[in-house]
Parts: sequence; structure tokens; C-alpha cells
Amino acid sequence: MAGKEGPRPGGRSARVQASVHGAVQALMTRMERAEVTIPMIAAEAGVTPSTIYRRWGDIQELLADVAVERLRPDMEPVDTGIGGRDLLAWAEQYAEEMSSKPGRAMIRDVLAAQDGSGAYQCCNFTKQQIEVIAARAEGRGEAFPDVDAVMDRVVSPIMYRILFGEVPDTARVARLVTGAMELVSPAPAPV
Amino acid sequence: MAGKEGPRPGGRSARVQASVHGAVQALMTRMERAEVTIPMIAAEAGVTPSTIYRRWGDIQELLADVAVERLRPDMEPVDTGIGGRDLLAWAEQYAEEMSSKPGRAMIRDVLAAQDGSGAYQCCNFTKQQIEVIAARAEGRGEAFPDVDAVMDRVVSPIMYRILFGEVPDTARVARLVTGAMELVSPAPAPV
DNA sequence: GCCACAAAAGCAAATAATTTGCGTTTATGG
DNA sequence: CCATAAACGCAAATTATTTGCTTTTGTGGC
Repeated sequence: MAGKEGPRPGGRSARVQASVHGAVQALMTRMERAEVTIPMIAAEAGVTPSTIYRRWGDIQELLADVAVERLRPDMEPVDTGIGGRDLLAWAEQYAEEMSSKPGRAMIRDVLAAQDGSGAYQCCNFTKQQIEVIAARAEGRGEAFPDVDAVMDRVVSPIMYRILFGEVPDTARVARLVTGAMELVSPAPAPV
Repeated sequence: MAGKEGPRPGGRSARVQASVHGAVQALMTRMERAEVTIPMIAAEAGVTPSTIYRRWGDIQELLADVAVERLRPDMEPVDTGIGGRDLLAWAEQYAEEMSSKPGRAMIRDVLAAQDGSGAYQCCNFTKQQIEVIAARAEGRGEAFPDVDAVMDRVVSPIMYRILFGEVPDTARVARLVTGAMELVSPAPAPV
């Protein structure tokens, strides 16, 4: 009954979307976030402002849309041969990218949008990356913590610090990863 | 030489600040966040828009300013007699308040401001609450985890889920608190 | 208490952004 | 190739933001 909700006549053009996204990225490198206006983006993209207003509503939604695209992972986590090492390498890169100036700006843009679906998507990007690492580890017969546990023990603390406090350094990230891995590996006696 | 930087002649009036804050809070209960404009706030507060523009710059900064004030804890964590129970009670209330609609709106407002000092302040509010619980526990001779550990193991996962995914339920919060307390109490053998 | 002064606030004109109605273009299914 | 519905462009109307200037207000010195 349902059938796929195929694009109906006059569907939105991908060209406008692409040029507007490109314009946003170009402008964001040249000026402060607060300086960028929709008329500016429209001029850079070669469209009229009303097109952007009608399609995205306001600049927050547009910036969030662009940020989600840029936060989408473009490659699989590197394979070091050991799950724990994969996770450490991934976490270090994640922390570095997300605490960079553009990284933090993108996160802020995603969270600032009233539509919370962007944040949810970003969370899923992260989960999927961890799932890849977990699946590889299990394929090798290694023990690997639950994805939820990794989110709680590694991802959350990194993100919290980036958003609310000082950016986490390498040593702290390593400690978080070690702590998560100890959930499944023999915990060394602390004495 | 330095001396205290006492307010100089013509210093900013606290009355305007108070009426503008009040106007923001009043309007936020009556309408959607995206509907609230500076001219509206100015009218409600009985000041001119230019006063708000000059003092706060844009609506993001104003909303962040108001949100930080509202996120400031107004009382000490309840004292149940046991540190672990104090932490659980506090965490449950924190999770509930922060995942409520107004709570999430306030967090978003704080994070959306370009001035990151609001987020830093909110983090410190949380730390201070936990420090109170920790100090009480130590005063009783109980073992209690480091504040940083509580931030990583309890606060961060709660906040991450509120911001990026589904809100944490009571059971999850309890599990997080138990996990943090096990850092200092005899961990039960998992068999 | 009064004066001088500097920071805020009010006012209003100028500028810029946002909304909206309407005609035109464009992509899709038949 | 035609019919159609969704986007888009354009331009006028509305609304928000900026800014120069004046007036008010809070503070320290006398």
C-alpha cells in the first residue's frame, strides 16, 4: 500500500543544495561565524535569499545541515590489528578533530538547531564507527565492550569536555580507552 | 597598586539587567524560542531595543546569559547520610531537570553562544555540587571518587545523551552512579 | 549634599535582513 | 511531449539591526 514516497514532480534540485553548502563552507573559512548572513550566502551561491529562507527557514538550520554533512565520517577507522588499539587510534583522532576550531563550530551549529535530528545523526555516525571496530574485533575472536559502554566511557567524556571545559589531552583519552577496555579484559590488580 | 576595579561613574544599571532577564523568561514560557525577538523582549522589559543590542550584541548572547543564571544551582544537594546515595539522588534530579524541555533549551542556549564562558560556568556549577557531596562524604570518613571521575562517569554520559540522543532513564542513571562508586568501594566479583 | 564625569540608556534615522505574493522555471510521471 | 507540482526568481512590504546624538543615571571627589 505504502510504496516508496518517490520524488514528485518538481522535486527540489540538488544543484541549489550543493552550491549553497559550498557557499557556506567557503564563507566560513573567510569570516567569523556571526558575520555570515543569508544574503551573503545567497550571493556566493548564486541564488536568491528567499530560496534559502524557504528551504532552510533560518541560518541556524542551514548551518546545522552543512555541519552534519561535514561531520559524516568519510572513511573507516584504521585497522591496527587489535580492537583496543583501533579504539585508541580512533578516539585520539576524534578528540583532535572535534576539539579543533572548525570541529567545535560544527558541533555547536548542530546542537544550536531546533531540529534535534542533526545531533541524533551525528551520534549515529559515531556509533557506526565504533560498531565497525567492534565487529572487526569480534571477527578476530577478541573481547570488545558494548557500543553503548564505549559511548558512555569514551565518547561522552571527550565530548563533554570539548563542549563545557578544557579540551581533553592525549593522556586523558588514552586513560578513557583503557578504562573502557578493562570492562572486558582482565583488570590488573590495582595494588 | 591594583586595588579593586570598583564600578566607575555611570556603571551599568542592575535594573535593566533584571527587567530584561525577566522579560526573556516570561516570553519563553509564552512562545517558541525561535519566535522571540529582541524588539519583543525590549517591549516586555520596558527598554529600547538598542539598549539590548548594545549590551548583549545579539539574541544568542542574551539567551545564553539568562540561561546561565537559571542553571545556577539554588540549593545544596540533599544529604541522605551516605555519599553514594547523595550522588544518586543528585544525579537523578540533574538528569530530570536537564532533560526537561526548558532544561534542554537552556543548555542549547548556553552552548550556542560564541562566548564559551557560559558553558564553562555551567560545568563549574556541576562540579561544585559534586564537591559538596564529596566533602560531606569525606567528613564522614567515607571513600568517595574524585570529582573528575564523577564528571567523566556520571555527568558526561547523562549530558551526552540529552544533547545527542535519547534522554537517560532512571535505571541508566543508577547504573552510572553505581559504576562510579565502584571506583572506591569493593567491586563485587562479577563471576 | 552638590559637582563633575563617564558609562548607560533613550530616541530616531539609516541600513540590512526577513517575509510574502506572484509569475516563471524545472524535474518527473504518464 | 504534455500535464503537473514543487522550487526558484523577483520585488515590494515588513521587520530587525545599526548608529549618531542627546539625555539620564550612578559614582567619586569636594
